Amino acid sequence: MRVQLLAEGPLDVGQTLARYRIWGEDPVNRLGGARFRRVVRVDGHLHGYELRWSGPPEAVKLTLSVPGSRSTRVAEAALAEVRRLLFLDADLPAFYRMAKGDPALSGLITPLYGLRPTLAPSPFEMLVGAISAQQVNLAFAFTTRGRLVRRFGERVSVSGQVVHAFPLPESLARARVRELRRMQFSTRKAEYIIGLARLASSGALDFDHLARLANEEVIAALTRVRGFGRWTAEWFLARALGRGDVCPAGDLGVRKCFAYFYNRGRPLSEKAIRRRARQWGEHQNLAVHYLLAGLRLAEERSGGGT
DNA sequence: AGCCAGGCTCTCG
DNA sequence: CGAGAGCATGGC
Repeated sequence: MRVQLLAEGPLDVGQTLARYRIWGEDPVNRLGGARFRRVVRVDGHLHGYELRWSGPPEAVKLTLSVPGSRSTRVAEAALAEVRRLLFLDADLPAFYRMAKGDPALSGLITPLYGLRPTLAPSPFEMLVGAISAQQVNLAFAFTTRGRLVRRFGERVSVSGQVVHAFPLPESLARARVRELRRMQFSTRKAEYIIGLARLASSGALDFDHLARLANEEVIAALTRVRGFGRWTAEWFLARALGRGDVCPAGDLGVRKCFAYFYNRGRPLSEKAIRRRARQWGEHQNLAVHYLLAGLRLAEERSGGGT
């Protein structure tokens, strides 16, 4: 099965998906050679799919293929996942109109033109990734998460390459703390992950319900769960629910961005960050991602950075 | 050796 | 409540 699709508004697929290789190799999101491979689950069956793209950001042509499947439902599921991964619903033109009036964002429109924040395919996947990234550098977070999905995620061959499906909550719910410890998760993170998996598989944590709540209610609900603080909850809003009016102001990377772009390198308080971000209204999520990517560009240019 | 890395929990005032 | 200490884990 093969489907073509067009993006509404500019889209730079390479920059958007770069996230999956900046900090290491991702066994779940395979990026390389101008193609992207992943696995989608439909009625309990796994299907590998492959995405290719061509053309300039204003007129990208996307080609999605699901080798070995003739099912329309499978194609639609893969399509829906790709729409999320590339955040095709984001309103970039509106964001750029706002960004033009901002001293830092205005300079990032051209170099990052078409960049979109990737949305997580599932809330569970996003939260496991977030736990991995709590308080450790992102390269290390990527490594531990990679070990986890290699061990617990099913393997699928997609046009000759092995791709892992992200593990189901039911699978991680049966994991042992000891085993996760051997993957270099801290004891606490191992407990958080297994605890989350149990809540998700039992239905005690209802993601469909969460998705209908207001931002502050989502934060309140998530931070009641052991292992989830405000940082995790705000990134959840941004990267799992795709909420526009969110700024994870406590995030170390975000704080570095605001210091660099708005305060000559000197730290800004979380409160000051939120005050500034609030003026961006529905565009905060996009703005934050542009600042993060913009800072990486600046670090690359100055020769440092990881 | 000691600080850093895209936090969280728990305790106290 | 809000600040602060304590806590894990590995990389450099």
